[in-house]
Amino acid sequence: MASDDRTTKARIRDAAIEQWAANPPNSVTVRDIAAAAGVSPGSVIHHYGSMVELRTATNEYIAGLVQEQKRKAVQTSGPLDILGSFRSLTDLPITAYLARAILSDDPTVTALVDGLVDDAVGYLEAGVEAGTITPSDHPRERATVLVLWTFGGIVLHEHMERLLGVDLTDPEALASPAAGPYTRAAFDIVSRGLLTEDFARHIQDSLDAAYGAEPDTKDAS
Amino acid sequence: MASDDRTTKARIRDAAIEQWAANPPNSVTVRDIAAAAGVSPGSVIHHYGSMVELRTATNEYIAGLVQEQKRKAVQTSGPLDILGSFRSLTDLPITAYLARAILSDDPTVTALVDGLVDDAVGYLEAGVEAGTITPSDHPRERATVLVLWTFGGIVLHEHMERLLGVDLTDPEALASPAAGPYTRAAFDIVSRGLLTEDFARHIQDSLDAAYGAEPDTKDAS
DNA sequence: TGACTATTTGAACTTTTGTTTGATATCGTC
DNA sequence: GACGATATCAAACAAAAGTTCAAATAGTCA
Repeated sequence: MASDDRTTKARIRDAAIEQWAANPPNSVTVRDIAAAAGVSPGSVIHHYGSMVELRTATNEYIAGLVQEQKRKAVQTSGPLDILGSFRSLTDLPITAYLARAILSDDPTVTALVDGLVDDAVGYLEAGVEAGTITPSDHPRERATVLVLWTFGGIVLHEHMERLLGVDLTDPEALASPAAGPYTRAAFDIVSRGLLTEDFARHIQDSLDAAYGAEPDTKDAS
Repeated sequence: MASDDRTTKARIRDAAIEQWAANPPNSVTVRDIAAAAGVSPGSVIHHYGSMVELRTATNEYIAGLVQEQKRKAVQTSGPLDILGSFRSLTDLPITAYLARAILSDDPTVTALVDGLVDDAVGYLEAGVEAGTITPSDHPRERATVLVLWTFGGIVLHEHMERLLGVDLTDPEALASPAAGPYTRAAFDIVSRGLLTEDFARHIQDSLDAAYGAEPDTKDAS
């Protein structure tokens, strides 16, 4: 009964986001979205022109939400909480949507990923200055791998849930005790690392032998 | 001219693997596979019954290859080289195939992932005993996150390549100097970690406060 | 009120895709 | 050398999905 004050176009957009968040990309049809939004298939096309245009529209909308969240929550969270940018301004399943969208080559999406990496570089840099983060010879590369690993874990959230019982896609779950196994393990890796000092030195030597001792990392641009 | 001694059925299977490795899952059609194998669409169905049966056949075949590789290369590589199991027995694009297949919920695939996690648990355990790996209070959880992060990076290989210039899907590239940026960054994270000792202790306290101090990790099965 | 515009619908159209089918060729075996 | 089974193909079929379209409805403003 509570009237829905969203415009039809907005309702279609939200329904599309929910569908694409919950189902594999190519299994979602215009008819599905239309049904979820309570309109006819023709209406979807009328408002967005085509399926791919609807897709880019939702991508841009989500990217905008992430952007907005970033602005509002500057520095609320530490560098380990790279995914904090996705926390709900709305009750749209942003994380689940992105877990699938990140596999497309849509320029909006790649721009969003690039932005996350840039942010991570900044956060880590700030952490180094604050003495909370260890310095690195390859700060950007380290940030990149950190972001893509973390995001990769989200993309594989179904495996993560099967194996650890945590759905990284569900904001509620992440804030609950259920997230413990994941959070503790991630912290384990990211705090002290896995390797003993001796072994780390050994590997370091191997890497230097393989790739050259001290690659020039200053301003690689 | 060089005669192809593979049976037609095998040629179809290999062509299917190559197609599914190189293209998004639902964009690959029977006709594509048939063309790549040099046969008619009808022949594909004749040999495999249906598209989904062909899919499970290729999944099982790849899983078998990985299994075989695991047996042959026991302990050749350290725990950081979890993906070593994929190295070419054949010139089929195993890694690229898995990077897409891991997103399906095919039981063969989930079993393969579970196996990789089990292996990682074992490798890490062995490393701890050998003094190369630091012990953990949550060994299985740590191994799980490590495997899924690493694999996640492969799933996101296109982003990785755009940002670091390495195609984690290409065995040649991984063995070449081009892999340097990724390997060094991954080593960075996995060796000493990111956090300074003070900050790590601080976070540890937060985690204990949030999830309870020392969860019982002995035999959680 | 009355015209003009925008919205919405549901059916129809087109293309794509997996599968079926019947005919033809090929191969192994007696 | 003939026969049965298997392999292969090309064409045809049916279902699904994106899109078009003409008609009906609602809304707006002179």
